[in-house]
Amino acid sequence: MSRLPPPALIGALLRVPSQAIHRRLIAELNAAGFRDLRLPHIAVFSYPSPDGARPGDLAERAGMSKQAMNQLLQSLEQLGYLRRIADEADARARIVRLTRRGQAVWDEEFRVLEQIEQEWRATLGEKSFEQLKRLLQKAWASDAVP
Amino acid sequence: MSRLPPPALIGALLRVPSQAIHRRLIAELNAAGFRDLRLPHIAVFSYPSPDGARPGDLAERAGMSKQAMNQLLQSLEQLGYLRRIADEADARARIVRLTRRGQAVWDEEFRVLEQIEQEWRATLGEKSFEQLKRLLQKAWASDAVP
DNA sequence: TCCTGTGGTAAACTCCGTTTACTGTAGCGA
DNA sequence: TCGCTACAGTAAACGGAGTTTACCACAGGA
Repeated sequence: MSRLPPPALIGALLRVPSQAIHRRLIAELNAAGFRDLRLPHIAVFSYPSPDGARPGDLAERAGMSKQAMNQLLQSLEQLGYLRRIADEADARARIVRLTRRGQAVWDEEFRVLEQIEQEWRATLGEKSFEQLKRLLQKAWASDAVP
Repeated sequence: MSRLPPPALIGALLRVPSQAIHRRLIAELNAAGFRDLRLPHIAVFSYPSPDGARPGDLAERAGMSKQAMNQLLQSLEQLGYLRRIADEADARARIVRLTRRGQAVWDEEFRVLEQIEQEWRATLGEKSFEQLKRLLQKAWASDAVP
C-alpha cells in the first residue's frame, strides 16, 4: 500500500494503528497454531480474561448483542477453546470457563501484545511510550470515551 | 455500560476510543440529516477527500477489495452523495465526484471530528494533546504500523 | 401465587466483504 | 501493426457476522 502522509485528526491517528494491531494479533494467533480462530473471536479473548465471566457481561464489554456474543461462544465451544457451565448460584446464568487450549490462546495473545508494546517502546523511547499510555488512559477515564 | 479499569496494554488503549469515535461520527452524521448513511460508508468519506479519486485507490486506502469499495460507491451514488464520471485521460478509469450533498457530508464530518478534538483538548490540555498526536504520528511513520 | 425483570437461547433476516469470473482499455514489444 | 500482458472496473455467487424478533426458564418481590 502506498503510504499516505499522516493525517492531523485524532480519529485516524487512533484507528489506523488499532486496526493494524488487530490484524497482526489474529495473524500471529493463527501462525501459533490456532488456525481456526477468526477475527471476531478476539472480541471474546479480550481484556480482562473471559474465564469466569457470564455471556451477557462479555457481550456488554464487547459492545455487541447477547445473541451475537452467544454465537461466538458457541463456535469457540465447538472448537474446544471454552465451555459454558452452569452457575450454581443462579440457575438462569452460565459461566464461561476456558479450556487448557483456551488458556493457551490467552497466554499467546498476551505474549504478542507485549511484543507489540516492545516495538512501540523501541520506536518512541521508554519515557514517551509511557506518557502515550498515560494520556490515553486519562482520555479513557474522562467522558471523551463514552 | 459498567466502566472497567483502564487496561495496561496499548492495543485496547487505542481500540476503545477509536471505536467510540467511529460510532459517534456515524451517529452525528445521521442526526445531522444524513439518515441513509451507514457505518461502512465512512470508509469512503475518509481522509483525504474522495473527490477526484479513483475507485481502486479508495479501495486501497480503505484496505478493502475493489469490489467491496465499488458496492459502497454504487450505494452512495444511488443515495445522491457522489457520481462516478469517466476519466478522459484513461478510458478504463473512473473518477469519483462528490455532489453538493456529498460535500456537505464531508464538511459535517470534519466539523464533528474537530469537535471531538476540542473535547480531547479540554480533557488533556493543549500541550498534552499535541504531544499525544505527535507520538501517534511518529508511531505511524515507523514500521510499528505496517 | 402471580408477575415482572433478568439471563440465555434460537431462528430468520440483513448487511457487507471476499472470491471468482468477466469486459474493455492501455501500453509495450516483436 | 499485431498481439500479449497488465490494469481498471464490474457483476454475481457465496459466506460470515451481527441484529431483530421471539421465546423459555428462573429469580425475586408484591
